[in-house]
Amino acid sequence: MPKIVVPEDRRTAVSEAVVRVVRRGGVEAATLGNVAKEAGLAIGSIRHYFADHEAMMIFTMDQLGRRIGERVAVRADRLLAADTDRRTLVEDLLAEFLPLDDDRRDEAVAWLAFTVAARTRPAFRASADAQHQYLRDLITRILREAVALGRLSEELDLTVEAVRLSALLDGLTMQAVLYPESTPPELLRDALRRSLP
Amino acid sequence: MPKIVVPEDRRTAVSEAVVRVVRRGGVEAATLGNVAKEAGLAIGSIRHYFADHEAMMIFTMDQLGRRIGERVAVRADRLLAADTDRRTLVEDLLAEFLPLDDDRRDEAVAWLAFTVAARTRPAFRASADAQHQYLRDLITRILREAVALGRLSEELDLTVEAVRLSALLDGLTMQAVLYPESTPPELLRDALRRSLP
DNA sequence: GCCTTTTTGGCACGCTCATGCTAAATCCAT
DNA sequence: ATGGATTTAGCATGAGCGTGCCAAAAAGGC
Repeated sequence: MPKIVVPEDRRTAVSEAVVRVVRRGGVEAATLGNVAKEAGLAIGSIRHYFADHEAMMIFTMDQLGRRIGERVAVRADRLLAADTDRRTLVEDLLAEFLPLDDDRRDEAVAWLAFTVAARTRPAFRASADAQHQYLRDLITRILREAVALGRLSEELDLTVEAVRLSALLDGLTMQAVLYPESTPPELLRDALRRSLP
Repeated sequence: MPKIVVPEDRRTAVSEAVVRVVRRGGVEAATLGNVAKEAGLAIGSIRHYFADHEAMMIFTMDQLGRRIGERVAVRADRLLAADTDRRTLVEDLLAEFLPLDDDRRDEAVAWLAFTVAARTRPAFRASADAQHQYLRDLITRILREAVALGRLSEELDLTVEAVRLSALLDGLTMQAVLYPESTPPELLRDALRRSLP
């Protein structure tokens, strides 16, 4: 019997290299050559694990979205079983989407590049749309719960409110990514706190 | 004497073609060939008016920023000489940044593509930074004036407030550009209105 | 130590792009 | 009409990309 390897691990390693390259030079820099160099592999190796350049990019985007989603899911679970101050938890939950540390900033940079590219690249649309829908739904669910608990006025238009908050998160992320010097993490957090209903 | 032509007009026409191409296919689609086809010109003609592909792109971005700035300036003047309801004017002013109609949506699509590209393309940075600074400064100025008029609490942290509002505008624009089906103009306007201090 | 599979490396092709250079076409005041 | 600059068009070049194809290399259970 031959070598026994988990291809998924390899693919993951490659996709992490893709993220680093995209972070540094944008999606158009994620050529097979650049990614191979970044991953310390040969082009041939990457091609062995991905049918296509496009497949590599899609896999990377999916995994990026999944990683972000999982991190938020942890907080969301804690929110459901909330015995402590609920407002802080909501803030923490939404803050999880913000690039408050270097790791999340790197993710956000890549994610922004991918989602913007998704506008004109059909292959990226599914991931982008799913992530966007997930965020809006999550916010809506939290708000609805808050209304049910009498913490929020019933007059509030939840649709508008969800758009408002998700747009705020997107905008803060965008500014943190594009103009990090004038948008330090504390400012992000303050702006978020000031915007909660 | 030979032909007398205003080169600026030609350059402007070309840059409008660039915007249309970018809107349709992203910055990477703005090749000389595509732009020439879109403008109804030959590649040679474009190259006669721009030293470089990069020069063409920079000119386009600058002009795009200028066009947006001018449109806002008109509203800003009206705000300074405000005899009518000031709150509506502020809302209108900020709404001018939102892609509420097709023209502005097209501009916003191209602008988003350019600013994101600016993160990794030094040549685009100047324009992107200038526009971003302009927006934050404008919002800060308006808020400061509102405080002076006693319409806003002096306790308000104007820095946070300006970041919050500019991020909201960016986020709303981004969602309108990337997910237009789930972000109609009325929703944009409602979200903005709900967020004014 | 061998054998089959996995993994890696390399070559060649076709495509697209920006660009340098040159020649043709266009145009208008004279 | 025509001259001389503007404007357009075309060709050649070189770089970078993804990909098809094939062969070398490694790797571990038998």
